[in-house]
Amino acid sequence: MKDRRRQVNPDFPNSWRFLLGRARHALSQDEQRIIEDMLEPVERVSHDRVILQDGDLVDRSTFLIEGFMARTIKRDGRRHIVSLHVPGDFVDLHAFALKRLDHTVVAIGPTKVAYVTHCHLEELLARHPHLGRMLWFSTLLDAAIHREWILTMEHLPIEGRLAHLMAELWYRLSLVRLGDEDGFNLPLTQVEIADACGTTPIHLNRVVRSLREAGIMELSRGRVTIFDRAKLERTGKFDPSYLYGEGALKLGQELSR
Amino acid sequence: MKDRRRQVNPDFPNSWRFLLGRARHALSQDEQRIIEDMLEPVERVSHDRVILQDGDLVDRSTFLIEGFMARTIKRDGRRHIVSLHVPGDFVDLHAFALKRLDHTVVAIGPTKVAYVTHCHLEELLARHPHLGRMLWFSTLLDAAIHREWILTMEHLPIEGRLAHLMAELWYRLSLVRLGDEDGFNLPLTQVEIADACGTTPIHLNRVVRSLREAGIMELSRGRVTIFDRAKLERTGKFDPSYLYGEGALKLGQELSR
DNA sequence: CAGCCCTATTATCAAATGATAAGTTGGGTG
DNA sequence: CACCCAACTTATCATTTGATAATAGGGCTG
Repeated sequence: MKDRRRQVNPDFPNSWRFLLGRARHALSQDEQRIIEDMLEPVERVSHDRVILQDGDLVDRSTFLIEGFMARTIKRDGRRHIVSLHVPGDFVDLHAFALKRLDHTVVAIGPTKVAYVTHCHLEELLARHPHLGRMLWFSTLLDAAIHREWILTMEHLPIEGRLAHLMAELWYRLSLVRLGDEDGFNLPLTQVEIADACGTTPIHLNRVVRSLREAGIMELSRGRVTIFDRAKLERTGKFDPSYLYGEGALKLGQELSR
Repeated sequence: MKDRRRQVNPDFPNSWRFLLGRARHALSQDEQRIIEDMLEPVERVSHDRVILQDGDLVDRSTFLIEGFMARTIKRDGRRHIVSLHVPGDFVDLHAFALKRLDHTVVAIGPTKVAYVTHCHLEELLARHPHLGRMLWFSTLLDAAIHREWILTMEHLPIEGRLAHLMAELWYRLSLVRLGDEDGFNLPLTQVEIADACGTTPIHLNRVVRSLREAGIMELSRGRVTIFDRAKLERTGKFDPSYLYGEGALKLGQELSR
C-alpha cells in the first residue's frame, strides 16, 4: 500500500547519538560506544510490517532509528493504537523483562531499526549498571506517557486529545532533532489518529477542522503545521514534565556545540 | 473524613509471601527472606494521605501491604486517578529509576505499608540480578495495565469501562487472595470510580444501575458483588493476559499446599 | 435526638459524539 | 491523459454523555 502519508523527513540526522537522547542522561563517549557496538546492523522495515506479535517469545529488542511505530492491541477483531514511537525509542524493550508481550508492535510508514539481542542486554546489565538503569528508565518513560494518555482521555474532549497528542509528538520529536520550527512530519492517516484519540475518523475530521479554523494547527499531506503553540498546548492541557526532557535537552546542547 | 466506604476486609492474610505474588515468578525461600529483610517496619497510613507528591525527590519506595492506593495527576486544579493499586504492589517503585515522579500517590481508605530505601534497592540490584529483574518486571506490569486502560477508554462506552475496571480489580485481588467467590471489598466512592472511568459521578451512577438491572453486578456500601462473571467480562471485553497472572497463580498454588 | 455533611439517586435538558451515507480530492498507475 | 483508489470532507440524524438541580439516605457530631 502506497500513499502520500507515508513519506519520511529526508534530511534525517544520521548520527545515532542524538537518538540516544531518550536516555535523558548525558552518556560518556565510552557508554555511547558500548551501546552502538551492541546494535546489529541497521535494517529497513516497511509500512505495516509487524515487528513483534502479541504473545510471541522473543530474544531481541528493537531500537527505532528512523520513522514511526505503534503499539497496538487487538480487541473484537479491531486493532487499537495504545502508544506511538519516534526515532530514538527502544520500542519493545519491555519484552526483555516481560518475556512475552501483551501487545503488537507495527511500523507506520517506512522505518529503519537496529536490533539488540537479549543476550547482549544481559551482558550490559551485568557489566554496566549505569546503562542498565538507563534502560529501565526508558521503559518507565513509556509508562509515564501511558499515564498522560489516560489522563487526557479521562478529562479532555476529542479536540483536546488531538491537541495534546500533537503537542506531545512535537515535543518528543524535538528532543531528537526531528521537530521543525513550525511543526513536524507525521505519516499517520486521520483514521489512525482517530484511533489513537479514541474516536471515529469522521469526528476526528470535524475536530481537525475546528482546530484549523481556530488558527491553532493544520494537518495536511503527512505534515502537521502548528500556527499557535500556546493555544495548542492550552487546548491539550499539555505540560511536558511527564516526558522528563531536562536531561535530553542538556545532552542536545552538549552535542550541538 | 470518615465514611463507610473506607472499611477494609478484616480477615486479611498477613503473610507477605502471598503479596510478593506480584513478582509473578516463584521466589526461593532465600529470595523471599532477602526481600522481607529489606522492608522497614510496617506503618499505617490513613485515608487520603499523600505517600509521594508529584515532583518530589525521594529516597525510598513503598510496598503496599493492606488497603488501596491511587496514582493521581492534577490538571486544572482537579485530581484525576490514572491507576489503582492493591496489596502486593510496589506502588512507587518507578521513583527509583525516574528520580522524581510525574504523579502523586495517595492512600484510599486506611492502609498499611512498608518502605524500602533506595539504598537497599541499589544493593539488591548489585547482588541479586534475578530479584532486580523481578522489580523491573513489576514496573512493566504497571505499564501493561496502563495500556489496557488506554485501550478500554478508546473503544468502550462507560458501561464497558466500569465492567472492565471491576473485572480487573477482582482478578488482581484474587491473585493475592483478597478476592471472594462472589466479589470483593472496594473502598472507592462512586465519585472516585467515575474519575477512574473518565466520566461524571451522575453518569457513572446511571451505568451502575444499568449493570445492576442487567443482573451483572452490584455496588453497595464498599462492596462489589458480581452476579454474572461471564457477562461482566464480556461487557468489559476483559482478557486477563495483560496481567501476566500465570506465574503468580502457580506461586499461589505452591504456597497454599 | 437533631442537624449536618457526604454520598448516592433521579429527572430534565443541552451538548458532544457516533453512525450512515455520499461527495471530493489528489496522487499513482496503466 | 484518464482512471482508480485511498484518504479526506461534509451533511444529517440517532445516541451517548454532560450539566444542573433537586431529593433521599446514612452515619457522625454536638
